[in-house]
Amino acid sequence: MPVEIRPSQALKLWHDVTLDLVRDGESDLSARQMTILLTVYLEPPPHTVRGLAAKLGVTKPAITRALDTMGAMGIVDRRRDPIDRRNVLIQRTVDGALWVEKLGDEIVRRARALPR
Amino acid sequence: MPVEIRPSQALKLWHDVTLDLVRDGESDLSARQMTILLTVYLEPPPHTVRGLAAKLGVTKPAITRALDTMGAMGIVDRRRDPIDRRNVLIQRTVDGALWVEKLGDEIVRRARALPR
DNA sequence: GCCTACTATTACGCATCCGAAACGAACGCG
DNA sequence: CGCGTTCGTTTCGGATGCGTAATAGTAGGC
Repeated sequence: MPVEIRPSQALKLWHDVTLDLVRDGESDLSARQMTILLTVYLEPPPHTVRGLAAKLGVTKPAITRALDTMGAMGIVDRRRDPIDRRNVLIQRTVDGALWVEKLGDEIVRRARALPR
Repeated sequence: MPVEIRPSQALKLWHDVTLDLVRDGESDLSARQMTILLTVYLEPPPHTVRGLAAKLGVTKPAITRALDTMGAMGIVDRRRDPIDRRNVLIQRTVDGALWVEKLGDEIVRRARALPR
């Protein structure tokens, strides 16, 4: 059974979770970074710069910069593809997995607290 | 009855909707701007710069700048409080209401399409 | 009428991100 | 081998956002 939710509930959910992210302050991920992070952790590997750029509809340098930032945060890692050394494979990290898991729990918590 | 959703579904929902926002490109709202917009459209007025700054845990200039940007986009409006002219009341606009409504429908659509 | 308190905004210096273009490294086909 | 192609990164100039601090306008007690 799919998840049933009304528009007013959906908007409140979005508001509540986004507010949590803003107030925490530590995260400070842009929409692009958020999409990249969730793609890497939800979809099966391998993930490349080119593939992410095509999926998000942005330029490759934008992906490179996002990976720079998130790499410095320790939530993703990069590794050269040993088979085709032109490629860079984006890897998951323990800290990243924890961050994503926390986000998932937060959304669930906020969804449960929604008014009927 | 509250909205029941599992963490894996919640994360996929977040990924799908955020990806839509990134791909559309027009929106390009930061987390702060998103929170401000949803607050203005979901919670009862009046909304002031000071109130929003306190709620989000950021400085007042950050709110002013966000309102500048969103005002230029036509999704919020500002008006001096006629009673206490120090205050600025943030107002909703037709375009903003349409934008928020579209987001709500989009979340609902994506939630319905989630795997069980 | 002052003078303090309070509101929002602007000024400033700094950091970050953007897309386009140029670049270096690696592949692969002839 | 060469040489065109592909991939990711770097460079560039410009745009945008940040927090601190200073500023302009308003309210309200005294």
